[in-house]
Amino acid sequence: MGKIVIVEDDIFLREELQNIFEKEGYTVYCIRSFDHPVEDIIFANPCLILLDLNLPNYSGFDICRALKAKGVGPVLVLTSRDQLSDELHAFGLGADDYLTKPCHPQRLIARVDKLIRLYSNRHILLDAGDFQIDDQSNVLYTGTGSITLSKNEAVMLKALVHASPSVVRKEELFHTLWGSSDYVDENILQVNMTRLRKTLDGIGLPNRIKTIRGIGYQLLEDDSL
Amino acid sequence: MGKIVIVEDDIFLREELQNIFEKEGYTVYCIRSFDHPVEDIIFANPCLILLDLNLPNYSGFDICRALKAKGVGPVLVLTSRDQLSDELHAFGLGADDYLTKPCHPQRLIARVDKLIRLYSNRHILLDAGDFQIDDQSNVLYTGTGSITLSKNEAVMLKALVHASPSVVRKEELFHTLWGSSDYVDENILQVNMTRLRKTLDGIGLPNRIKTIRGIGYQLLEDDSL
DNA sequence: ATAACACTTACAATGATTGTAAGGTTTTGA
DNA sequence: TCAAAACCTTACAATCATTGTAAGTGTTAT
Repeated sequence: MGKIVIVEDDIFLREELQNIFEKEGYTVYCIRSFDHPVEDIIFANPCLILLDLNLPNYSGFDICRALKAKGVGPVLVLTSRDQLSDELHAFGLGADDYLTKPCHPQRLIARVDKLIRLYSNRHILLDAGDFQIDDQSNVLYTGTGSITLSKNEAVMLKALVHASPSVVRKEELFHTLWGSSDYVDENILQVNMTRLRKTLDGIGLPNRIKTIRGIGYQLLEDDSL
Repeated sequence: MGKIVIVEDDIFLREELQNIFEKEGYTVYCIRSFDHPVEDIIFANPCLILLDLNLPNYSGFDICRALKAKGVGPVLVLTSRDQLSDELHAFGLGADDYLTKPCHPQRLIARVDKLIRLYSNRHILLDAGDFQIDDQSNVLYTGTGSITLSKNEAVMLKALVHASPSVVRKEELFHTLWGSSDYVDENILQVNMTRLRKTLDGIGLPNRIKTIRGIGYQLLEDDSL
């Protein structure tokens, strides 16, 4: 399941929160605001950060701002400060929810679940400028529409987008598709490349894959500009 | 900028809310809970719905569920009910935030802005509270993971979520799957329903489709609460 | 011109999805 | 309580999209 980081100095509350979320099935990391709280949190790569504002060494606001600037998220602020100004400040820094202590566990869980779901459903889109690929569902989006790529098509196109504007070598492609990198069956790569090119053609993306003779393939930018 | 729909029967509060959000630059539509609140909201296609729970003709909970099932969102519930059970129920139906009246305008604005930002740039997700379906890619998301549904599974589940909490009649389902509504092959519906139930089981969503004998099927809420 | 490299096409194999058929289980009402 | 109706489940067959194979055609560099 998910990993939650709790930033809280009060030891009793920390234990309590840890218990609550471990019972829910989350993995819980507790961080006290010592040397490098932000770096530690980023390293833990959690699916949610539960952040107290009243910390001894650091300002919770600063941590919140730093986390959001790094694109880590979501951040739920749980604090005893019930001033509206604090709440607005936190939201202004990018906090995603703000709850005041004492807070009923079920309310906390409901909001944590909601936030995690909201964030996790944001798909990772590989962006190639005039088209995007959803990394999970292999749906290809253009300005005018979308189609679902087959597995092989998706693997190849994602490799090309990923390497762009560099060239993807034939051995690499063969390896990511069929495992063994030592032996390369030229033909099956070519067949699958033809198929990918044909589907790209079909949705208004013609001539986007260039053959680098003897080496591999390369994704080209839209040449209509 | 964005368009906000306010569902609120108290005329004074409605005017006040409208003023607040128009000053913020939003276009505001006010809807009173008359004949077809859900249809009216969908037609308006807003970037956020501000929903009161205490409405004369309709239950705010029902409207919330219907909106989330249609993929309209986000929904912020603003209500005078301060019971935790109400809040949890609202979250269970897919509400995205829950504020109790009286509420300071700035707090409201902060949370509305936050929700709109969270929701922008996302796919259309049909929200059933504890799971979501990406309408385009037929990927089903739960708190713990995601799977891609087959075409038939997706069509049926989307119809159920869409109609929730109403019953989907067998003829309707048959029609959306196989075209002709006059003739209904009971068996093939049942087989596909079994398969859908089995896949839902497999990802931790058991017993969510109820058979309404002689009529059709109905999506149930998570009964673990 | 020719040899290496790349492309295309038709066809076969595969695997996931869907449909069929038959028999089992549950519910309803006399 | 029993029988009929409604519903569920299972195994198997058909279908369809995807992928692999084989053979032949085109292109490029020297």
